[in-house]
Amino acid sequence: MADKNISYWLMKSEPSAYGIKDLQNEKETLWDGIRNYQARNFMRSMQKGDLTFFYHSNCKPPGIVGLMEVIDTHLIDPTQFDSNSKYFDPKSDQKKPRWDCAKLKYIKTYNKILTLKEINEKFNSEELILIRKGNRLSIMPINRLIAQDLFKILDEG
DNA sequence: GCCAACGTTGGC
DNA sequence: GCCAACGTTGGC
Repeated sequence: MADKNISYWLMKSEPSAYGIKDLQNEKETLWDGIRNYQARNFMRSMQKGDLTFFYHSNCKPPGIVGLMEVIDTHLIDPTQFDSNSKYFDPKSDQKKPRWDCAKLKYIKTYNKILTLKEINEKFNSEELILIRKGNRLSIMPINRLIAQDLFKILDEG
């Protein structure tokens, strides 16, 4: 599989807001609108070349649908200064922006969704319990071994 | 700095 | 629509 030095992530998005098809059409996107400090900090620690699973949340069925690559990091999130945006943050200072984000590139859509149900059946690990009811973390790290297991399942589907 | 009230996420 | 989980806010 890929380079040994890269990290793996999972990013959630509601397909009604922004789904894998939107990314496929746009080819790449700024992952803006993140307003949770822990998620932001994970995004800050991303590096170019990292691989990210695209997870569809709040839909039927929820699950991993595709793969992305991190192509840029530490970009200012423009929505924080846009008073028309739902992500507008009046407390953010132009000189010291509170929110930043990464840029992601579309790699692929998997033939089959790896549903949350299947994930929960196949993994007992603490890692993927992070995908659960009430969890507000929309960006999370995935450890290398679990990532490899996920690739194995996803690529043969 | 504590903690109760409140808001959001997201599976079911 | 319900509600568990949990982050955020604000009074003190």
